[in-house]
Parts: sequence; C-alpha cells; structure tokens
Amino acid sequence: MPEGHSVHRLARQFSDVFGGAQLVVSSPQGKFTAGAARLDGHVLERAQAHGKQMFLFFSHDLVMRVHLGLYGAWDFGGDSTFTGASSIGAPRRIGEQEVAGGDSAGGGDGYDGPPEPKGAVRVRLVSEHGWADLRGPTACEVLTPQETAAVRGKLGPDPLNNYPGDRDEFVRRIRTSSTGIGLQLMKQEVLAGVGNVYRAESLFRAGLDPRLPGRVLHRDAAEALWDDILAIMGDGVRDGRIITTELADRPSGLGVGVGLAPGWPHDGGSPGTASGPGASNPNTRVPVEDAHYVYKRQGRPCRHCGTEIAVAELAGRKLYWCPGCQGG
DNA sequence: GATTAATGCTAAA
DNA sequence: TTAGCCTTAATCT
Repeated sequence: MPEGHSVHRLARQFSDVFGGAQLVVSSPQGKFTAGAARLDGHVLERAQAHGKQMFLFFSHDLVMRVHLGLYGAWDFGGDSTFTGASSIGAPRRIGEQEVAGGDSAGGGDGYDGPPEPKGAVRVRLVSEHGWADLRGPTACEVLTPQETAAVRGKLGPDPLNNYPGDRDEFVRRIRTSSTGIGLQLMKQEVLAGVGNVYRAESLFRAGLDPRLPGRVLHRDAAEALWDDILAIMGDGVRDGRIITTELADRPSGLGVGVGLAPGWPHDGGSPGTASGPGASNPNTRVPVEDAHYVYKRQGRPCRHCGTEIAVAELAGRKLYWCPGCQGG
C-alpha cells in the first residue's frame, strides 16, 4: 500500500495533468457530495504531498486533503494532452500498487470522456482533457488554509520534501522518547511518509535493533538513518516501487544499486519495450523476491548473515528484522 | 467461489 | 481498543 513515495508520485501526477485546470468535482458514491460542491468549478493550482497525505490547492484557497490509507487508489484517463502531461509515465492507477499506463494505454485519439463510474467512487475530478477517480480513501475532506496548516503542523518532517532543518527536527523527535525506534519510525509526527516496508528495510540497512529506545539512539546514527531513508524513498519515487536491496545482494544481479543509479535517467534506451513509469529504468526489472532484505522474508535466511528473518506483531503491525544483524 | 491479509489511518467506544 | 473503510492479490476450498 502507498507509503510516502507513492503519494509524492501522485502529487506530481496531479500537478502535471490538472495543474491550472478548471475541474468538475463530483461524488458518484455520494459520501463526498458536500465537499465536492465546495470545489466544483474551481481551478486546481497545484498538488503537494506531505508524508502519506496529498493536498490539492484550489484557486479559491480551499484545499482537498486525501489520505489513501490501506487500499485507497486513484484511477486516471484522458486524451493525449492529458497523458502527455504526465512526467511519471501516465499511470492508469496509483495506489496500493501502481498500474502502468504508458503511451498506448487509454490516452490518445479514442478519448470520449470519463467512463460510467464503477463501484464506490468517492470523488471524480474531470477537466477538459481527462479525469481521475478516487476509491477507498481513509480520509478525504475539504479544508481551509488554516485547517490545512493545523493538519500539517501535526506531521513530522518528510524526507522527500526535506525542508531546511528537517533532519535536525527528525533527530530531535526520534530521540525525545524511550519508545523503541521501530515504533517511533511509524509515528507520522516523528517522520512523515515511512510505512511498514520502509521501517523494516531502513532499520535493517542501518543495522539497528527496532527495540532500541529512541533516547539511546546516537545522534549520528539518527542522522544517518534520515539520510538513508531519504535515499531509498527517493529511489521509490523514481522507480514507482520499493526496492531497498543493493545490487550486490540480489541473486538475480538485475537492476542498479540503491542510491547510486549511475547514468539515471537514460531516456533513449530500449525504445521497443517502453511502457509505463520508468520503463527505461533498470530497477523496474528487479524481481519482487530480490527487492527487500527483511520485509515479508520471515523464516528465510538473511542476505548478509544467513540468520532466519524474524517477524513479530507490534502495535497491530508486523515487524520484520534480522536477529543476527540487528540484535536479539 | 470464498476467505484472508495488506505498504494505514479515523472515529467511535 | 476496536470497527470501518470497501480494494486487491494471494491463498484456500
């Protein structure tokens, strides 16, 4: 499901395909009828992601806040102007899993307006050139600028925004509690955007025990953790999926090293096979079974030390770690 | 075809 | 602390 990298891709997509466009806003499902009426007919100026939330800023100063939660998703479609505006490969869907659209899909000459809404479409946005449908969000509401500031004020720093001072603020927040860092990383007021996959993978890459109390985490270790999360989440934005293994740790030997991506982007490559986001990105070819170190690898040998990867339930979520590399 | 678990949060209890 | 959101993919019968 969507962690921060997906939401940043989503915000990019909205700015690309709807930025500056007047929108018809409706709620086919009926659960957002009042909210839709407050936005209908206004111009979407830009989209901004903060952690796992997306904010759509309209020209009359109202803001639409969307949180996809566990299985929310957006579907897109439109003419060639619409799909051509997308800088991330005109995906057909962004949500728990991204579905590639690419040049051939949907867009282009045959566009005949949005389809009949199927299922529970909470929100439909329609511009002159295309449409977007939202299903299954955890949160979807209209906010004033003041309310927006209040919501964002409760969120911790987002490494994918990385505003000045954000790293120091993260270090301060994670170290103020004796709560284990495995729990701390999931708190959106400590660091906005990390979910269960990036939590497990970043702690493994840092060699840190998830039970280590925040207060005991060294300042340099916390800084390094922020830097690594920034790198692997940045890769997630580029790749459209979470790949946290280094090249040398993949049996398949496919893809490039995390955080390295030499020569990226290389657009000219493999014209015949281009389709979808990052089609020329070698990391899109990394097999799923090679993508992670510990997430959903319980019982399998650690890629570094061979110890069986462990799993335990922590605050209602599964925590994966290597007892050998990350302590008992 | 039915059941379950899932990259997550919100609101009610 | 628990139900709800109400989708998707994987696993079961």
